[in-house]
Amino acid sequence: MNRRTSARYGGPVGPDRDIPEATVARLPVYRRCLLGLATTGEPTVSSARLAELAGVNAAKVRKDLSYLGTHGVRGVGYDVEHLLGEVGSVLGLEDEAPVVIVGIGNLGRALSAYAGFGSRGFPIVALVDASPDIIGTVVNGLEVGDVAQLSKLARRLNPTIGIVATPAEAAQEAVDALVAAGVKSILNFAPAVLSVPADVLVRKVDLASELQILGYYHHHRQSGESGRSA
Amino acid sequence: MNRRTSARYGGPVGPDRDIPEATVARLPVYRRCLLGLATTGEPTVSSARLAELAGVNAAKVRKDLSYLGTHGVRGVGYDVEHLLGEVGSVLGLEDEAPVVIVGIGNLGRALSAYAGFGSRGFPIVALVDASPDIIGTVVNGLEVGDVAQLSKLARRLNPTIGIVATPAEAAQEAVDALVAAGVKSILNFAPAVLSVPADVLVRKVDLASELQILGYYHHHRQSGESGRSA
DNA sequence: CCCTGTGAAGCAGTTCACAGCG
DNA sequence: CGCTGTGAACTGCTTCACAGGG
Repeated sequence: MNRRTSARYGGPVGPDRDIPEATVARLPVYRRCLLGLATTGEPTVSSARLAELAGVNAAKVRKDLSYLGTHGVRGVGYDVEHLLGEVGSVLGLEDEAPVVIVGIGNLGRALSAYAGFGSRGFPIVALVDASPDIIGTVVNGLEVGDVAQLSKLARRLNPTIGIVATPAEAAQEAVDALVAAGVKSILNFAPAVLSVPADVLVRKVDLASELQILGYYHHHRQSGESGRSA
Repeated sequence: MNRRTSARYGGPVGPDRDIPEATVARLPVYRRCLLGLATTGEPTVSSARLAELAGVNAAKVRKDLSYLGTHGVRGVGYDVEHLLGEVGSVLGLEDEAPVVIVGIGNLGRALSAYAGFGSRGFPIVALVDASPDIIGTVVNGLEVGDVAQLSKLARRLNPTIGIVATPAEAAQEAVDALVAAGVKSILNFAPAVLSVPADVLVRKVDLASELQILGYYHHHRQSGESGRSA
């Protein structure tokens, strides 16, 4: 319940208190569902309907939304537009978060063509690599920079998010360069455990692990999993 | 909810009982660390050392490994090679799990060049797409097939894992085709919630959500996160 | 003694169930 | 009277702390 419950923040009390990690992880999914509802012009949505769209259960939706301090209307549901605004604001989507990608191999290239699409607000402002063969080439309209110059680049472009798409061996160097450049939020695609200072947050996307986890459940197939998955 | 805790399986008692989901998700990470130790020739490893490499704490390592029925040696640690074997066997890595990728855009192409590399055991046996422009082209040595022919292809190649790398709009179709082809383990990269029968397991990798989650913690930076992350 | 294996305590997240409001 | 908001129960995971073996 407490994420450092002491919580001595003297600033003005924001619209939201402290939101459980599991809830934060679901907000982007709710947001996507709400965007769909907004385009089809639905004015309101019940927790049951949103739960169905998001692939979770209704109690969870209600509890999650209650952390936002949002108020649905009893007997009716939630106002789609208003809720979209709330969720976006809690996620900090009103200001853009520029992204720099380190490692312009196959994956880095694909990400540079891909990332930020479904969500917007995450413009890719720089691509860097360590290989002289790649530095200087143009990928998706951006010239690939030298990772050694990242701090300099960062002073100009102010990226807030770094994506590590290097091979495992280079991942720690990549993240060190990002940290040195002042990037405090990192998404790591390399199959490696990274060390960072306490004020830097790393999330990982680990393809090899995902395949092995699927392999485990395939191999041990004995009971059905959820009837609906995300 | 319970993963069938009753656990009355009359078959021969395997080397492993029922392993918590959270533990399963960490096994591939331990495995990777163990592979590193094996190549540097370390004969044994303590829970503390393995914990450090894997970015978790030692008690967790010991508890996780205890589910495998593995026995470390008190005062010494775990035998690296033996443990590697155990983990691999629990994950079902002794038999290969052929992979089919649906959706050969930027991401699908990158994955076809990338997947299975760090882990082996996951050969990519087929690429399929819905677009006539892409069907018939050769990508990474494989000719792209028609998703409409997936079931036929599957009879020949017997893929056990499907990767969905289509745009969101096409993802449900893609997964339906996979299910029709008998694929029961699916990794979804599309930003969409998928419906599948109860005996099919879907895991998702959601780039847009990951960026938004990072954005949340960036925006609400007030307390440090873990000093070491994975 | 060092390091494992594990009961027991503690904590986070989920689900239930229902009071209460529009 | 439908649907939200939420206390309370419950489940599963993590962490602690220590007994006990090599």
